[in-house]
Amino acid sequence: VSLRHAALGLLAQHPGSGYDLLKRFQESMANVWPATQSQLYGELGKLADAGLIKVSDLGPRGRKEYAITDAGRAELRRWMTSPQDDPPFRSAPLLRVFLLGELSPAEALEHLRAIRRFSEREHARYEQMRDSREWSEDHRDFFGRAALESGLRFTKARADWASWVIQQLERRLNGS
Amino acid sequence: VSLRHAALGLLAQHPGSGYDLLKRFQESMANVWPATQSQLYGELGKLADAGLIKVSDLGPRGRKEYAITDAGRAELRRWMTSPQDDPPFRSAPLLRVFLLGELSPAEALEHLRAIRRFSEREHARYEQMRDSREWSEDHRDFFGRAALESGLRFTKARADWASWVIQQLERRLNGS
DNA sequence: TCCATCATGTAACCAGTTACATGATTTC
DNA sequence: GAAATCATGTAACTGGTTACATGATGGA
Repeated sequence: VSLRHAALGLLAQHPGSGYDLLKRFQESMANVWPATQSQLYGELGKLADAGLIKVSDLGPRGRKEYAITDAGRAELRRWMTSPQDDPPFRSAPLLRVFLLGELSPAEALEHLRAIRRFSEREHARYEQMRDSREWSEDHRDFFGRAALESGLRFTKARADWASWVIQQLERRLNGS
Repeated sequence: VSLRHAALGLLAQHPGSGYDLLKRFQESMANVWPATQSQLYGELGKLADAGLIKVSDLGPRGRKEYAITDAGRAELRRWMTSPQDDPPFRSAPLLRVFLLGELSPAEALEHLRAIRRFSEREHARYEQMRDSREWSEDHRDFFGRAALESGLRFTKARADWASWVIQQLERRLNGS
């Protein structure tokens, strides 16, 4: 259960329609929790049924604006303070590294170089996100910035890691 | 589709029964791709139906040993070289950080300290894994070691990141 | 003979993806 | 009047989780 909490979190920040939330997912949240349109509408229905959010306004084209309820805030707090029941960590890219021995050394090397290139590009993308806007003293902004910092540091760490593996592998191939 | 490839990868390294694979998942692979018993048996059935693996031996208690087929190796290679269709990155812990503004500053701070403690423990766990066995010159071992290195570096990066956020947050709270 | 371990499977459920489907309003 | 955008929903399918269910074999 977790798109649930992403949606609840956005509505806690401020009310909006499914359509609004979808945009907010695509902008700020895409890097930590991407969501598709159909899933979001479905979840909003369930959240409303459960009384965690309610329709706070109606607009043209059947627009329904939702707002979080007290029960919703309580549920959000509960989730925020229960990291122990997050889903287990899974990483297809790491799984691939684990099995890289099934490819030829040349292919493995090329794969690792691709990881390095990709990580460097991602790192640059985060740098641009950081530099292309002002970061206010606002509380919300602060944690958005903190999440971004995590992106910066992880992409950097991954690029460095790839360099390390490449170097080790090259040493092995050219005989000690 | 990805437990599929984890299982295929293990069988590429060498044949085994569902029960064997389950143990190998729990040992070496748990950190990159955990799997449950029921899912694994189901997947082995599907892989066999698809002709990617085949029963290579029968033992007591209905034991079925599976081995990878040529078609299976081909599929594994295809997946190994197609990182572009990996599932999108999702992280509940990062989502939580993103929404940390919904908690009080004191609670947020405590949460970040918990992340730091946890990351340090995980880092120590990986160090122990590294030091508690010999790493041979073997090709397979090499990539297992590379995946472990990634665990070491990421847990370190996360602990450092948490320290950074904590420091920033403390500065904000004590007035500039 | 009892216990641990070996060994396999099924069913109900939840989360997420892709594709399909429809229509109203605003802007040029 | 046409096109972009606003706006919501459904259906079929895949992957993963928890819980249930059963039984054979080997060693003390």
